[in-house]
Amino acid sequence: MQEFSRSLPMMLYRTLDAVMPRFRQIFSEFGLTEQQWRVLRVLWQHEQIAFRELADLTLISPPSLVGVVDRLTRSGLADRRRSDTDRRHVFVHATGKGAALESQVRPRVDKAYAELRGSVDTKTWNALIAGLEQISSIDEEAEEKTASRQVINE
Amino acid sequence: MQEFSRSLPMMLYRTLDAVMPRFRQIFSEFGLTEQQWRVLRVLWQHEQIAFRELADLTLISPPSLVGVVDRLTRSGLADRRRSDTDRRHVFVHATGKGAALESQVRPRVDKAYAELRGSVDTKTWNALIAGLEQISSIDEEAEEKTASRQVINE
DNA sequence: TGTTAATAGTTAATATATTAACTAAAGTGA
DNA sequence: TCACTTTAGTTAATATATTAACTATTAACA
Repeated sequence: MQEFSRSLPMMLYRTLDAVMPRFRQIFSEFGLTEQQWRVLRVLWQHEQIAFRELADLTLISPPSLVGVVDRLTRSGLADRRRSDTDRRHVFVHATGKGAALESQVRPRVDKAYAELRGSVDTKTWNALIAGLEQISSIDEEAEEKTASRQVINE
Repeated sequence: MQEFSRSLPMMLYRTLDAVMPRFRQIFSEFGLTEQQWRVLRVLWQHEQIAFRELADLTLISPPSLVGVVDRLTRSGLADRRRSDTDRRHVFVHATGKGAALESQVRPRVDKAYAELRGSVDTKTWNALIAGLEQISSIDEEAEEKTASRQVINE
């Protein structure tokens, strides 16, 4: 069983299981889910962003992102805007309330992240990130059409 | 944004997104989901296994595992057995049909895994696995009560 | 031994993930 | 300009994930 237990996918899931609870704990204190946090995290750095680009940056598939944005909208933290030049496009942006959350949540999350980072020696950490980088880009050729998708900005 | 995009959690998710599709493709050819595969993968090596241990080995939480085992049961691939000594315990085991799947699916999955493994140099791969191992065991102290949970075998 | 605390699995409620199908809006070329 | 193809976002159907109850059984102990 050792073999299966130590396979790359299982190690990745195990690592996420070990790392994420501390962050989710913080998110929940602000009534946010992990995905909602990811969306806000991106919105805080873009006046507005194309729906598809938001999906790419948050690693949330479009079908899932629809619901996440819906719930953020209901909570009054984000909103949608239809593009005027191409009505197929949708832009998402944080509301004042959503933007205001940044100063509350980010310090907590950044601190937790720093603690996590500090619990591992730099050499191991860098090797880990480099390895993840390399494997996640293996299929980059196949993904290139996605990457080359036009970036909308109006 | 680079910082967020390259954070450990995002790198872990990105890597899973890059690695899992090839396996899910195979699973789907046999009408299996990723979680169902994980359960079968464990059942193939245990005549029967305690529900909780199955949850630990597959990294599927008990509430989720209930549904996975339900569906495997409906498909005729697995089944439940109540413990006679302690009727709170449940054992899960693969049916003949479920066991027969191993010779069909595993070769395909093992081959795909070997290809994945072969696409990265050994040094990088080992460093990656070691890093994941280290980080996933950071909270091992807190998890120890879980690890020490009694292993049932009747 | 009756009562209370602890366990194992399950159910509930809500949010996501994944794949396929659909709708509206552009883009294309005859 | 009309039929055909693409594209962007959304909906649908089904399977999971996550946290908080709940139920059936045991274990503990006065």
